[in-house]
Amino acid sequence: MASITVSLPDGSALSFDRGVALTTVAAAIGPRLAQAALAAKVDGQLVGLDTVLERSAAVTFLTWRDAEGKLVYRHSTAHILAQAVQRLLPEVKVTIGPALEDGRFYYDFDTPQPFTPEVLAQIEDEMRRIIAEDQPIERLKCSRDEARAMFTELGEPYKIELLDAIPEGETVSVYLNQAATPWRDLCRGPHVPSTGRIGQVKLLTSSGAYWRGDSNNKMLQRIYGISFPDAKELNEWLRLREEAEKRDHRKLGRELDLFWFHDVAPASPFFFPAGAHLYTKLVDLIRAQYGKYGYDEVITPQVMDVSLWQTSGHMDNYAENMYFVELDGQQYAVKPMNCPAHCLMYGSRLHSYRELPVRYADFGRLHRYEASGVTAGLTRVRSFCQDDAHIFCRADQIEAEVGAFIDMLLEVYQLFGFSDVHIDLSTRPAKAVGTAAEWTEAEQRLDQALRARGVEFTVAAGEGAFYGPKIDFMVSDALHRRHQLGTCQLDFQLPQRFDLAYIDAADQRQRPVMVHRALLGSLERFLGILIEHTAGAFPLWLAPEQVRVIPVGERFTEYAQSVATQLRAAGLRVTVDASAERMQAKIALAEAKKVPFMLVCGGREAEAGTVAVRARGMIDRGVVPVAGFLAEIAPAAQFPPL
RNA sequence: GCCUGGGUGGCUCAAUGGUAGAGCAGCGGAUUUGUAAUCCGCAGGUUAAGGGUUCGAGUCCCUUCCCAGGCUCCA
Repeated sequence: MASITVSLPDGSALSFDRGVALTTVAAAIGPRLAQAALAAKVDGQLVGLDTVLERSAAVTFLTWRDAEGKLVYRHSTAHILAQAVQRLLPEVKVTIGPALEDGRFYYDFDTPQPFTPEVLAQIEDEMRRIIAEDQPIERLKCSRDEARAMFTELGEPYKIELLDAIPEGETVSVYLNQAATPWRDLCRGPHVPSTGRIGQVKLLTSSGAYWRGDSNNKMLQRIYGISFPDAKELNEWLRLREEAEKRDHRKLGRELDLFWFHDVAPASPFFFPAGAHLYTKLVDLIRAQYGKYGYDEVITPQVMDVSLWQTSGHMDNYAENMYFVELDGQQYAVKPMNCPAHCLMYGSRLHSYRELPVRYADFGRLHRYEASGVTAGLTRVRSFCQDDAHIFCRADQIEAEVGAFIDMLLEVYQLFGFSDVHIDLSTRPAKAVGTAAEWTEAEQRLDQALRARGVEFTVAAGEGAFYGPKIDFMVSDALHRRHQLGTCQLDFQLPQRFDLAYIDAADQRQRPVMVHRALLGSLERFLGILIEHTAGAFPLWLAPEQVRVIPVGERFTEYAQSVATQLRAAGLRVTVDASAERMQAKIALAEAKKVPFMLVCGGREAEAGTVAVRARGMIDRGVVPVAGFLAEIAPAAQFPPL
């Protein structure tokens, strides 16, 4: 028999007979690998371990340590879920069930009865049984039509629909879980070699989900789950989830008296003083950056005639998200965006090429009617404010403008401890306005701006808006969840619609390019993310209450007040807890409210003119003179912090 | 918008179809305390809203509102 060479990631190579199975290769490398391997990559292609090698190839075995290994593992768990459901409820139809990037997996079922928590528990038990049976998972290759016949017999209409989308004559794969009553599923795979490879499973939630995500289609029932090789990892995952629940900004918003919701204005927050403080501080922070980066703030009307929105195109494309009012027989719209007003202002007079770029910043409140089912806390609201600005510039200024924006943005992100910034450059989609030459030039300039900053980014081909290419900025929070914050979008369309112009050096009328950009995005949403990122323990410069002075008894309130007066004179936000509570209770309360510093004052301090400093989180900073405390915290309290 | 599950004092939760309750927060009084919660008392409700069934509804039925988790990271 002819031999083939298998080259491994470490550079070594092994020789085998042609037709060797990957399981044999793994075993030859080592028994531990054979046990840990879940799937493999052969010349870069993801395959199952039952694959046989017909020629020399580069092979990488995937284990639980590999991201792709985890995906295969979870995908196989999803199959076990479907098998369990059909064992218990044979009338239920299967559809699809992938593994998710966030670690979970799901499977969508067509069932007349939704899954209750009790049924979920039964399904979970059944899954454990299937795992205990350690059923071999086999891959069967067959023609599309053979598969079609098989799933017609099994009575699985969704699988048939999927098969019908596959070109005739193609080979498809069916996975077979070998048991007393075998179970099959149409699937691209790959899968782990047997059900026994799965360790711990936990079903999380069930909910409705449309077939193919389209609300015109039938509503299916989705079950979400998670799986891990061992209980320790599962518990750690569940613990992180609990931690996320504790940090939920809606919960902390209540506990810290930041904001509130009322039925009179669904999905529209009311900010209490502490929350309003955070909000205005964010605005002031961005304003300070605008001062450094040459932006000019403008103020525009809240309600404008629909003719404006006809010009901008919003009436055609965005009307279902807008609020309207009719007065004196005239229709007006509440602004959902600032850009049309800025275009109007730019167009109010002729501009010379010398005065570009024009940078209009606007903290106006925006109103968008979001569908009732998609609103959530501060993260998706109907009334909000963006750190929005529009830059009108010449094409040759794009690179410098975008570059400066990236600098400004990264400074702000770093300030909040968002160091892991993921950047996407989205390019021309199929449907687009503007010429190919304009697009190519704009994309190159965005690319250049990013490269000049030395930041890493990925290109999302074809993901740009129809009116121009864009750069999106994502950050990871303290719980490793990714959020999109900033955006920088070029727009070829609005300048055209508003017939904007500037006069170039040759006295010719030219069309400016417009850039929409925001660092934090919606202030409401950013605040929600920041609350969860910090667990409500805001940095000193931002905290609504920076210092709480705690007299140990009534006799010392006067001294406590004098300390507070000194600190306030230095610009700090200070309160005195003069209540009749015991000092321990005052400490507990201040901790619960996440006040950065507690200054305990008793007889010893009053006599020496000192304070006993306790930092948030049970950190004893010792006894210092008031002036010493002020000097110590001054850098962290400084505003603006950049 | 659609699916599922919810909605009981400010908050967290009790209450077989049979008198709406507790803890915390609030207010009043006592206590004046040395680093995570002192004691006593008081007040607080048209059980989201409206309708229906019933001798009787927080509880069962209908409608509306609001909230939560979801709604193609593809066989």
